[in-house]
Amino acid sequence: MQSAPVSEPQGMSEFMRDEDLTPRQQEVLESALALLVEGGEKALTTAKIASASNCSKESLYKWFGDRDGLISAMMAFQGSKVGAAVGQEDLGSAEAFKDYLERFACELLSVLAGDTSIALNRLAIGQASNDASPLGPLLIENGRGVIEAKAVGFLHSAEQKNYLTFVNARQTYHVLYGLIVRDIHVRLLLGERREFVMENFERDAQIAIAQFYQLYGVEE
Amino acid sequence: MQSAPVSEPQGMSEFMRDEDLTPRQQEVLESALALLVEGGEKALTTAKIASASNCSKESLYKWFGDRDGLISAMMAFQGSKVGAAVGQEDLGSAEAFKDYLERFACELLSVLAGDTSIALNRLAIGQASNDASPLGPLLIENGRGVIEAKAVGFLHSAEQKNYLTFVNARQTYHVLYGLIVRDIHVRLLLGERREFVMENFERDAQIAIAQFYQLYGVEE
DNA sequence: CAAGAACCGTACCGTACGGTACTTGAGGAG
DNA sequence: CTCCTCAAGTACCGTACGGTACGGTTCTTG
Repeated sequence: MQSAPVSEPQGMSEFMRDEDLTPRQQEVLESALALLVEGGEKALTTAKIASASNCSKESLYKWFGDRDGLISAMMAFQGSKVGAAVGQEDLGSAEAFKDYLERFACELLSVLAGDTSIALNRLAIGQASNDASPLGPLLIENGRGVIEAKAVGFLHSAEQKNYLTFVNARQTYHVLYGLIVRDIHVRLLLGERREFVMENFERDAQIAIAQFYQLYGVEE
Repeated sequence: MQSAPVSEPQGMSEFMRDEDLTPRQQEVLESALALLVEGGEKALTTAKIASASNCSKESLYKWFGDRDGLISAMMAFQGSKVGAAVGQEDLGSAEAFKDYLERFACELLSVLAGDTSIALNRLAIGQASNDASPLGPLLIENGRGVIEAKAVGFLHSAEQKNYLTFVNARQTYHVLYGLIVRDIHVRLLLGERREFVMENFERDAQIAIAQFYQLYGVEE
């Protein structure tokens, strides 16, 4: 197994492209994520990470610099997996696009309610009071950002195909987000039981999309 | 100065009505809240609380049992102040009610974006991974709950006066909430700058209410 | 095989925090 | 004045965690 380039091995928590990660390091990040999902930030100690992934603390510090660097690497690593989560859009017809929007809504709720997403958001929010913490921006960019970019893209296309009508794709996406997510995300973050907050996945998504069309749909 | 009833002074973190708090204890909670707003959970150590409020750690433990009890008391204490924040509703006419809805939207955003609210939500979310932590439910009940109860009330009244039309007041409130708040709350919790997330307070509120009427307003 | 690097496991160190005990001083009641 | 209660201030204790150092083992490379 080849190691990471020796040019900047230690300490540099600034940049950490996934390509720089050896399989071994990815294993470590994976088990660290599992640990975080299981027990929250309190369970995310360097000793426990090392023990859970059968690696030495010394290696952790060599690879990731310090604890914050390791957590940042976890965020970036997980974020790299979110990109392809939302399926390919289908703008073939107005009906197909509406169906896709409903699937997008379900997918969005699934992602936000996922164990790993919840755990990482909790971690970043817990640290957000520290101005120097890069976790919040990192999460916004890696999670929210990619989804928003994709959504703005297909909204724009839909508007050009005259499936929808609006002036600002970004603002329109924010309305769509609000109709779909409401206060579900925050309540999940606060610890409310998933089955209590989100009884009825697809139906809520359908209602949200119907309301979205009531606001931005084209007249027949 | 009379002290709290000696019947259950120590350890009992379960219940802590505000009436049981002496002025001195309220001072302590106030400075603890200031400390939390200032530096986040990391700054909320028992030593710092004691020093900031010029009281002894021993008194803290006598009054609040332990650190968690003190934090719970902070939540309840702050929650008791939120109740009267939202002004009295005005259902005198359809126009007056719509104006009130816009003020309600602004008020909701102001509360959610407030320093203390943000700090307490971050604290509760940071602890939410611990199943035994009562902070999440406490915050939901004391903050979100009272606002939701009030809103459901005046939505119901508005529907009976034929200002609006819907079937379920609670679901309708969740839509209203989504249109107003969107992802603003989470982004603030993640540390995004307030002026960046909420450029244009009242205008966004007006748009949200207009869209709400587009969904639930009565036809003229 | 020999030399070297990578890395695991563990022991170790300093610090910071939650919680406790003790001393001092300020009122209040008799 | 004397005793008693309360609380401030400080010193203290145990623990847990971040970070480092070291010995031993495996793997690669020539």
